[in-house]
Amino acid sequence: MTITKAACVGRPRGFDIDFALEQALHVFWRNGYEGTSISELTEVMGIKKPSLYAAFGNKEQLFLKAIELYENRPDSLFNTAFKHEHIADVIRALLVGAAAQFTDCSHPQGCALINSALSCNEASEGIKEAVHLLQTKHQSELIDQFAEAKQRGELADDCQPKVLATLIVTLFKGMSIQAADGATHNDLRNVAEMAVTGILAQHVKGYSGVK
Amino acid sequence: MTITKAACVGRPRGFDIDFALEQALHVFWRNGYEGTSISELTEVMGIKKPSLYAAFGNKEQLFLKAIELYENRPDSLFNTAFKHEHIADVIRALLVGAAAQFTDCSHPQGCALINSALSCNEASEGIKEAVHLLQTKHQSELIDQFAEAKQRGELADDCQPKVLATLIVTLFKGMSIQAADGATHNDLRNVAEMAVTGILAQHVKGYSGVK
DNA sequence: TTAGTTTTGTACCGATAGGTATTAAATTAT
DNA sequence: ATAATTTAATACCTATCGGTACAAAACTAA
Repeated sequence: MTITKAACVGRPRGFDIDFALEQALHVFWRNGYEGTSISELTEVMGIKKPSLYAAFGNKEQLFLKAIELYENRPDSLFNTAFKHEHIADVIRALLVGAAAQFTDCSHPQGCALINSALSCNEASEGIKEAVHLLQTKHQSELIDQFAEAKQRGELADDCQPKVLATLIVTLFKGMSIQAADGATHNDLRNVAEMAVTGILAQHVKGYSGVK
Repeated sequence: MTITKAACVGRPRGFDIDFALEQALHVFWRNGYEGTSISELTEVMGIKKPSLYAAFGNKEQLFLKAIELYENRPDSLFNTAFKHEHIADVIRALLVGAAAQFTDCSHPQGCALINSALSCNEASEGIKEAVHLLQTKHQSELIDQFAEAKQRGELADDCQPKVLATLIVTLFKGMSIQAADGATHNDLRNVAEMAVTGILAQHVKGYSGVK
């Protein structure tokens, strides 16, 4: 019957651990893993260093928990885009959605998963690997989507799902950097629309003659 | 008549300053500006710290000189690609050339200008601005190329040079990250070819019916 | 009230960051 | 030879990095 929080004995924690984790995510999102110091984390989380280490372990574990929080957002780009039936709508939702989400000013610019792992020297190899694993998982999901669409007859016969997925990922990474670098929603949406038009015309059956 | 090196009085420098600068460029290229420490620089340059500071000023000035060296390479992507007459060949040379150059194993992977500025917190804002200035210059060169091609009648009437240039830059940045992240030449070439095909079909007159 | 447990804040740890003071060594000019 | 000048190497500077020891404080269980 102890489904909710245990931990009743001892001094109660003086801060909201979920809120603190979200604040930490925002810092990593903005400055990257290496670019974020424990001091900046404690400052924005509103706690002192020993509290941070007691609650989250160390910097690496805190980062992984923050990224886990990011990945499990309900409005995740992949989750929403994959709800469309036709692959053309999926592709459009992915790229146009990325343009919108990467420049949403209610949080740092760009994709947290992409941007936070950019500044990782060999000292934090574990972080790099963990992020790379998640990115590979996402790329696999894209490949699966395109392979299934091809079987459904929605994609051209000469379309290579893996290459198309890599192209999308490449655009994601480029757009994420551009966003972090100050690009506006307009900038990225124009790029996304242009890319979508080209991809659909080239690979999606029934779109090549639209123009 | 002293066109060549002055500096004859005093103890002669014990290392090749051009070679040392090239070594420094490679470290920044691989690890980024913030990810590179003076210790790593002196080690790979084969000199001690005071020699580095005497010859190059400080870390920031050393970085700027290294980037200047990178920008002035004779085999620069832009310089070679812009030699083509038709815009279709320029676009193909840019993207396919980037795929090749970003994965050339005779130097660190990716684009030095893009990758080295990824890890720049607010402490090194000057570096970020300097790199951003160079990137803006390159983007302007792209826009000019496309605008001229449009005037020559090589591009579709509804093609927006600025958006197309931003799309190319977005692909560059994405490919640069992918390369630094371990993508192979094959991976990036496939992506580049697919992007080129889509762009040419969409914007270059005389290509839309090829497929 | 007391014992046990957990969190809190201060103060500290060794390592490394970028950068420099200082002196010895190597050269040219006189 | 000697003075002037420049580079070289050692050793050091302050600041910050990630991380922790320790004791006071705040709670529950007995």
